[in-house]
Amino acid sequence: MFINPLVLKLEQRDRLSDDEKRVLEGAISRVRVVEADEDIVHEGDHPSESNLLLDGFAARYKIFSNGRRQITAIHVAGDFVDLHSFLLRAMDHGVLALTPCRIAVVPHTMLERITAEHPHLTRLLWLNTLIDGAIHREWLTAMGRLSATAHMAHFICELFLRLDTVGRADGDTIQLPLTQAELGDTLGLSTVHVNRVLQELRKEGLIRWQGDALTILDWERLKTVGEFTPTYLNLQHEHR
Amino acid sequence: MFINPLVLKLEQRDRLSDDEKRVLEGAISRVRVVEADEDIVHEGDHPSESNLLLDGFAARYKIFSNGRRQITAIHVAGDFVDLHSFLLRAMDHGVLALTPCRIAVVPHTMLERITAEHPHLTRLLWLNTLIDGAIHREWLTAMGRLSATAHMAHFICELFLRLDTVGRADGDTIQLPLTQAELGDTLGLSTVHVNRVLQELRKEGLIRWQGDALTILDWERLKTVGEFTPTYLNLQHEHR
DNA sequence: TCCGTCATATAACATATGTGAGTGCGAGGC
DNA sequence: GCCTCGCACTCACATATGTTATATGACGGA
Repeated sequence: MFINPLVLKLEQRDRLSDDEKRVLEGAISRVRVVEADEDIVHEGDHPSESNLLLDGFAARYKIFSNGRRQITAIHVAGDFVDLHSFLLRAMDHGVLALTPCRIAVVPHTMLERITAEHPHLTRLLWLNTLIDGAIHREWLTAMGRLSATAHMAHFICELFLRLDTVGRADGDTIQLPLTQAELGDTLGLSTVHVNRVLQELRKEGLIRWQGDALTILDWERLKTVGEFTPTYLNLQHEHR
Repeated sequence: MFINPLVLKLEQRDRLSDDEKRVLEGAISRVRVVEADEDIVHEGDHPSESNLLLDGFAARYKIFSNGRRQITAIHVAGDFVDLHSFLLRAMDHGVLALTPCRIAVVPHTMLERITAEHPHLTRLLWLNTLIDGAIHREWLTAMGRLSATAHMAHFICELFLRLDTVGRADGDTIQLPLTQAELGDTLGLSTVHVNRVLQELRKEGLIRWQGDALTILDWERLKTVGEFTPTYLNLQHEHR
């Protein structure tokens, strides 16, 4: 019930038995709420539990001494924001709530038990972290080789698709509550340039972005501009 | 014997039992050699085995239609270059041999058996892919928020450390057989700018780079310039 | 021995993106 | 009803990095 978004996500990649769904449900020790602009996990922590996002938006980020910040991932409902801390132990980055977040807490002892008793479920959790990695690689190529405009288009395509697959798209519109400063920290741009790039995408008739509501006006051209192909999101249903 | 580099690497992160070492040894179906500039795995493949690098250098890369290329990872001895294909199934990028590579081949059926029978070993393999992810995140922040010079310094620090931990550093010198074009594709720079940046690091007395031999002349200042802290490489020995 | 190839190195010039400063608007607090 | 404050937006200007072209030397093949 609570963790529906995760089950939904995993079931797009492989079949889950009823038993496995029950185990996932049972792995949750409690549900908590984190306010916007608060850390869900701090850099340097050695957490003993992982956080599954039920609702809201979160970002993984690193901060430099001079205050510059880079966001390395945006998370939406159904994402495990720090599943990797189960094995990595020390958090090498922080996780920030961009909006109020409802979070299911999964103790690492439960994850350890799953790895001991449920190989198939273990592989699916592993898969989850592998998809994170695939997204990181895609972001790397976008940062390295796309223009700022193309990068932004690519980012918008990805977020739309990811929200759509967990049922959070309404037609061609999604709620994407990111400020332009946050977008800049995500794409590695200054806020000024983020603004320029958004103007351009709007002027070209590709998107509309009013408040948090982002509407894709021309999906085909947006994909072309962003050189976006969604294979890396691994949305195929396969036996894993 | 053959897979020593992997055992070496895993043992830096956690204790391996003799049984586990034996299982890892036995997972290898054969050893093959790939020539320089040949693909180890092609983008789009659905491999049924994964490749463990015993010797040589390899790169994961994506290519755009217009020929631009981005390298998303550099792999050295002891790295599993495509362990993720076990669960991701389709390769969303290619893996290229930068030098002649000696490779241990591990069938996915063996990996599946390990996940079924050896939970601790499974966690360590999972950990391996998580460290890949941590490196990706670090590269993202370096690309997004460091100057070209700092980025290069950071990259050099990382590669030195990674080679050192598998016994491939000779004092302050490593063999790093990357062309400036390949460096550009790795850091998201033009070859011209790669050259400028290397000149600068040399002029500052931070490195010497002659042929493949890269010597770090001033480790402290290089780390400072590259804002390098190695926590993300997870070199601590912990129970996982 | 000569020739093509590939990598490094430079130069002159073009441009995408950053910087610093400032405006205006809307939401929320008191 | 006024006052912040955050956020989107603009402008003028600075600069890091890309582009195109060329020179040079090392190397291997014919």
